[in-house]
Amino acid sequence: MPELPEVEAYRRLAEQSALGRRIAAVEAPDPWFLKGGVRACDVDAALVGSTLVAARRRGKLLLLDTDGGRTLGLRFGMTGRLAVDGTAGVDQLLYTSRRDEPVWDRFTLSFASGAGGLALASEAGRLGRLRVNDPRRLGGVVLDPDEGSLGPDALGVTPKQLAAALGRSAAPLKARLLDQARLAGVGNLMADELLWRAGLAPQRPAASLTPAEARRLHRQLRRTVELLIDRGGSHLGDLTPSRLPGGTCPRDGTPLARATVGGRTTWWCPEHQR
DNA sequence: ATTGTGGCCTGCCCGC
DNA sequence: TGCGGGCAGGCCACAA
Repeated sequence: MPELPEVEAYRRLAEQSALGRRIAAVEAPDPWFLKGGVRACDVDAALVGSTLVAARRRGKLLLLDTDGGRTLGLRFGMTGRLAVDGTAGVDQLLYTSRRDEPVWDRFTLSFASGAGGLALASEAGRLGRLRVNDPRRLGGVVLDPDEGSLGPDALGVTPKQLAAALGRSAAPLKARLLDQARLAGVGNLMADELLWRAGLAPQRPAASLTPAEARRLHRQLRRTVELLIDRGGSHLGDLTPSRLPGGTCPRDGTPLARATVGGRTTWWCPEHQR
């Protein structure tokens, strides 16, 4: 599902193929998908006529800046995909359909130029557009999102920032890693992969890590994020294929344990994750 | 403030 | 073959 690695792929796609293009029209057929009390006409007024000038990301939030000063924030939930013209941001997502149904296009920007131009857009299908296709409608669109409500991005987080994110909390380590206000970008699959690599049990109190364990966690966080960006998906870790009934630890063969931690289904190795 | 829970969304898959 | 129930998790509202 879209965690940091997928959204980074979306960001790169937008940066590569949507920057410099002028927004000619906005289609927002689903009011539910517009967050913060924003209406379709508000999005129209904010974006139409302006040009995309930057594609940024903070955690799982994609930020598209315009030369009009407004910023479009895109969230992808668990099943949201980004496509520009005919190109999808990622090959596939776990837990969602592989189909790309037009009715699942919850938000679309039509560009004035490029990829055939607006006049050809209807004939050329999806050219000249940036689309959010989301079967389950768990994503959403925000205007000028409050970036300060998110913690530091998990890609490039410093040991000090990670320590601050964990704080002196007695909450489970995994719950703290998933808390986007403290550390932005880690989702359920990446959290399990990361803790498996770091050899830390997900239900450990966040503040109980020794200095050596904290260093291990930081190193594995950086490595895991970079690895999954390279592989192109949060589900492409080494643990993921074993996260199912009967699954065993790829490292030592121990049957994996399963429980709900931090409100999410959690798989871990009871042997080497302590 | 901190932490946990439940609900929302809906496609898909399993078992009958 | 159709159908019902359970499942997936990001996010938010809400409660203790």
